Amino acid sequence: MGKPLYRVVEDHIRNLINTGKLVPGDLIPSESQLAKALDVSPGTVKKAITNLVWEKLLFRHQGKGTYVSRVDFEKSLFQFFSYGDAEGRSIRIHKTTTDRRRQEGSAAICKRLGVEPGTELLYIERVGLIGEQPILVEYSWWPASVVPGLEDERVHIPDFLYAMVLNRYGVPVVRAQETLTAEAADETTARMIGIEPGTPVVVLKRVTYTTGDRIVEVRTTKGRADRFSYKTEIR
Amino acid sequence: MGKPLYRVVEDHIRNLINTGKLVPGDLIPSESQLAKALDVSPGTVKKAITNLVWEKLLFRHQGKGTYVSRVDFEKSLFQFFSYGDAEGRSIRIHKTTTDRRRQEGSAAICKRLGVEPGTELLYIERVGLIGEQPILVEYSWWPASVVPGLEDERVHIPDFLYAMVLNRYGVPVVRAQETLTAEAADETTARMIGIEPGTPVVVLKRVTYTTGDRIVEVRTTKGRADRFSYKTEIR
DNA sequence: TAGTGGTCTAGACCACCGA
DNA sequence: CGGTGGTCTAGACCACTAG
Repeated sequence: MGKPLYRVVEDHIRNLINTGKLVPGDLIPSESQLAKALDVSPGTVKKAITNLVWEKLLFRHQGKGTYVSRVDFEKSLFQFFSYGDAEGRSIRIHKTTTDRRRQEGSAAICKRLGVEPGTELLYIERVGLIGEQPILVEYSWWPASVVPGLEDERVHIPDFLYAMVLNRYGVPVVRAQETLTAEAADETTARMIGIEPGTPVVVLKRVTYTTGDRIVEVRTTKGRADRFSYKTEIR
Repeated sequence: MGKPLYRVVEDHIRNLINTGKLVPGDLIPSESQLAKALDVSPGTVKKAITNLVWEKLLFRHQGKGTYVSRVDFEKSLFQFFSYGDAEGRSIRIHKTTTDRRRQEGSAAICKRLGVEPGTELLYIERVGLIGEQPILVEYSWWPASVVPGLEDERVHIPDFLYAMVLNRYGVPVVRAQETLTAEAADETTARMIGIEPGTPVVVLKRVTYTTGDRIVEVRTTKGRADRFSYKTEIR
C-alpha cells in the first residue's frame, strides 16, 4: 500500500505508547534493536525517530538512549498567568485546596468527561496564589474510580497534582487539550479572587488524557484577566 | 569551533532570507546546487533543509523545489474570533475601514514601533464583521514612510492588508508577534462593536516584521470575548 | 569498554514536475 | 526528457554515558 518504511517504524513506536507499553519517561528500544526487530536499515529507524523527536513525542539523550516525552505543562496556557508586566520572570503560583468531595456529576460535567450521567466524581477546588494574593480559581473533576480515597482530607494535595496521581494511582497523564476564553466574573469566582463581579476573567478549560485516549480529568480555571498575557510568534 | 556542517548550511539559508535575498514564496537553490556551492555532501544539505522544513521556514514541493514559507496568518490568534459555538466552520471576518490618517505617533506607539517619538505615522482603524454584525475593532499604525500615499481615501484597503502592502510597496511581511489579554471594553470600542462598556473584550496586540527584523506595523485588536475561543493541545 | 545516539558521506532507485 | 525532491541503504567515524 506504499506506506514508507519510516512511517511503519513511527507507527510501531506510537503504538507502543498508545497502548501503554511505553509510558512517558520510559526508555524506548535502541535504534539498532528496532532496526533488527523491524528488519529495516538503521538509517530508516533514525529518520522515524527524528520525526517523532520533532513532534516532541520522544527526546534523545546521547549515550543513554531515546525516551518518551513527559507532558510539558510548561506550555499550558495556565503559565501565562503571571505577576503582570513586572519584568521579573515567571513566579510560581502556589495552590491551596479550598474544597473537595465525592459527588454525582452534573450532566454537563459528565459529558465533558465522557462518562455516564450521574457517575460518581471527585470534585476538587483550588485557589492559586502569587505570594498571598489569590489570582485564580480552579474547578476540577475526576471519575471517582480513577482516584479512590483522594476525597480523604488527610491526603495532602500538592501543587503538582498529576505527579501525585501518577505515584499514587499509577495513572500517567499523557496529553491535554485547553480552550481559552474570557468572560465576566461570576459571584463565587469574584469573591474567591477578590475582584468585583462582572470584571473580566480569563477562562481556561482543560481536558486531561491518560493512555489510550481515556479522559481522566476536566478542569476549568478562572483567573484575573489583568494577570494574564499570552504570547505567540507567527511565521 | 565544532559547529556541525548541517548547521552551517542552515545558517547560510537563514541568512539568504534575513538579508532579503530570498523572500517568502521564493524558490531556494536546489539541494545539489547547495551541496556543490558549500562543498558538503547532498545528505547534509538534505538534513539541514529538513530541519528548516520542520521549523516551517521552508516547504518542499517534490519535482519543483524548496520554497521559503509564506507567513501563515491562519495561525494568528485573530482566527479564534468566530461564530461562537455554532458548529459551522470558521466564517470569514470581513473588514471595513472606519478611519485612516497621517499623524504624529504618540510616545507609546512610537516605542512599540521602535521609531523616534513624534515620527509621522499612518493610522488605520477597521471594524471586523461577521455578516452584518461587528465583532471586533482593529487599531493599526505604520511608519508613514513605509506606506506612502496609503492615507489617500481613494486607495481601497482590502481585507488582506499585507498582500496589498507587498504588491504596492514591495514590503513583505516576514513574521509577527502576538500577545493576548482580556480587559473591560472602553467606551469607543464598546460603541463600535455594539456592547456595553465594561463588558469583557479580548485584546490582541501584534507587532509585524519585515526583512531584517524591521518593524512595519503595530496593531491592537479588541473583540467580543463571547466570540473568542482559542484551543491548544499539550503533549 | 561496550553501547548509545550524532555527524557525514556515497550512491541507488523512485515519484513528481515541467518543457 | 532532465531536474527536483523522497526513500532507503551501508558504512565510517565521533561524542557521550554507564559500568
